Amino acid sequence: MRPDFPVEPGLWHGTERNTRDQERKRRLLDAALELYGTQGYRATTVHAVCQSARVSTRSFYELYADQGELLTRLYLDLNNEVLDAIAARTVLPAADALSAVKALVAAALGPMLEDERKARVLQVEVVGVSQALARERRLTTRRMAAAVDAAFDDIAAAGLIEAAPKGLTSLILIGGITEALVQRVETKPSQRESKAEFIEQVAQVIVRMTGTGTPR
Amino acid sequence: MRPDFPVEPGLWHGTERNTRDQERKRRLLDAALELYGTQGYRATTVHAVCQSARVSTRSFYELYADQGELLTRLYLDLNNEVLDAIAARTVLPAADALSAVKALVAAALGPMLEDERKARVLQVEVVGVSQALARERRLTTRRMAAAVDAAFDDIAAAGLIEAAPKGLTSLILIGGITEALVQRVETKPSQRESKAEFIEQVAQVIVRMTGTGTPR
DNA sequence: TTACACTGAAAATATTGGTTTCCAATTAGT
DNA sequence: ACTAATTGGAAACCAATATTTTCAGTGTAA
Repeated sequence: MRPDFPVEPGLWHGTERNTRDQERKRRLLDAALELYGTQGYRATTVHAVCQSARVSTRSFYELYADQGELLTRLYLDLNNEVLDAIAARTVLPAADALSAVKALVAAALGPMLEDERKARVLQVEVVGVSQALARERRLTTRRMAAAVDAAFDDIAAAGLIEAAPKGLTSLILIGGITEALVQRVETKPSQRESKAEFIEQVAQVIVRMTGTGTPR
Repeated sequence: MRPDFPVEPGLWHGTERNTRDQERKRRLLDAALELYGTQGYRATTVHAVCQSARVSTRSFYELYADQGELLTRLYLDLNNEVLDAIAARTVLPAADALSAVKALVAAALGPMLEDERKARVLQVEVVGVSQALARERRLTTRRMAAAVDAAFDDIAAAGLIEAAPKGLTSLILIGGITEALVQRVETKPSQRESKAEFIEQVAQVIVRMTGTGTPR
C-alpha cells in the first residue's frame, strides 16, 4: 500500500543519519590532512579530496559550503589538539627551568614533530587563503599566546623562573618557534637535527628569553 | 623608396627598447606591490595588474612568464631592501645594548612599518604559493638570519652584549618578529601601539634573549 | 510490494582567469 | 610618402575547477 506521507527512516545500514554524516566528515578531514599536508591546499581539488575520502562530491557539498570551510575546520581541529597538549601538560616537579621548559616545548611541538602534515597545514597552508581564515589565524595565535603565558605563570609560580614573560614575548616566541619548525619541515630529513636536539635548542632560547637575566 | 630589408629602429618615443622594457617592469612592480599588498596575491588577476600599471597583457607576457614570476621578483626586491637596511645600519656608538638593538630593529623593520603593503607581501602573500617560492623563501630567511648574526657580532664586538647569539636563535628571532609584525598589520590601526613603542618592546625581548643573563 | 529516502558515480553546467591573437593607432627610419 | 616596428586594448580561446543535476541501484518502513 502506498503511504501518502513521506517516510523518514533515518536509519541506513544500521546507523543514524547524524552518525553517517559524522563519519563522512571524519573521512573528509583525514583526506584533507593527507592532501593539504603533502601536496598543499592550492594543489588539491574537491574531486581529489572526495575520492581520497570515498565520499561523493554530492555529499561533500551537503556537509561543507566549499573547500575553504573544510580547511578551516581542519585548521581549528589541529589547533585544538595543540592547545590541549599545552594545557594538559602535567606541571611535573621539574628540577630546573630548562627541564620544565623542555617538557612544555615537547608537549606543544609533539603533534607537529610527529606528523609533519599537521605542521604544514597549521603553519603554511592556511596563510593567505582568505580574509576569513586570516582572521581565524589572528585569533588562534592570540589564544596560543595566552596558553603559553599561562604555562609560564605556572613555571614562575614553581619558582623556576623569575617572572613570566608578558607583552609581545609570547607572541614572538610562538612565531619564532613556528618559523624554526617550518624551516625544519622544509629541510630534507637527512640533514635535520634530531627531534630531541631540536627541542633542546628551542628550550634553551626560551629559557634565555624568560630567564633571570635583566636587560641593561 | 621601399626598403627590402627589415628596419630596426629600436627607438620609440626617444627611448631605447631596453629602457622602455625596464620602465614597464617598474610600473608592473609598483602595481603588484599595491594590489598584492592590499587585496592579496590570490585575489589579483593579470588583467588587474596590467590595468593598474597601464601595460597591456600583451606586453606583460613579453616581460614575465606568468604572475608567479612577477610575485617572485617583487619578493626578491623587497627582501633586498630589508637586507640592505640591515647591512647599511651605521654601527653608531651606542651607549648600551638596548639602544644598539633598537637602532638595528628600527632599521630592519623600517620599510615594513612605513609601508604595510611591503610587510604583507613579504610575510603573507608569498606563503604557500608554489614550490619554487617556498624554496626562495627558505633561502631568503637564511640569508636574513646570517645578516642578523653579523649585526650581532658587531654589537658584541663593541662590548655591549656578552656574546652574539647563534644556532636557532636568529631564526627564532626573525620568525618571531615577523609574526609580531603580521599581527600588528592585521590589527586595526586605531588599536595598535605606536611604532616607537613597538620597536621598544621588540628590542627589549631581543636584549633579553641575547643579554648577559645565564640560564640556570 | 510499494513509495520514497539515501547513496555514489558520472554527466552537465557555470565560472573564472589565464593566454594568445588580432586590430587600429602611432612612430621610426629611409 | 611608405614600410615595418611598437604599442595598448579588446576579443577570442582555452583549461581547469567548482557546483549542480541526473541516474541507477539499494535499503527502509508500512
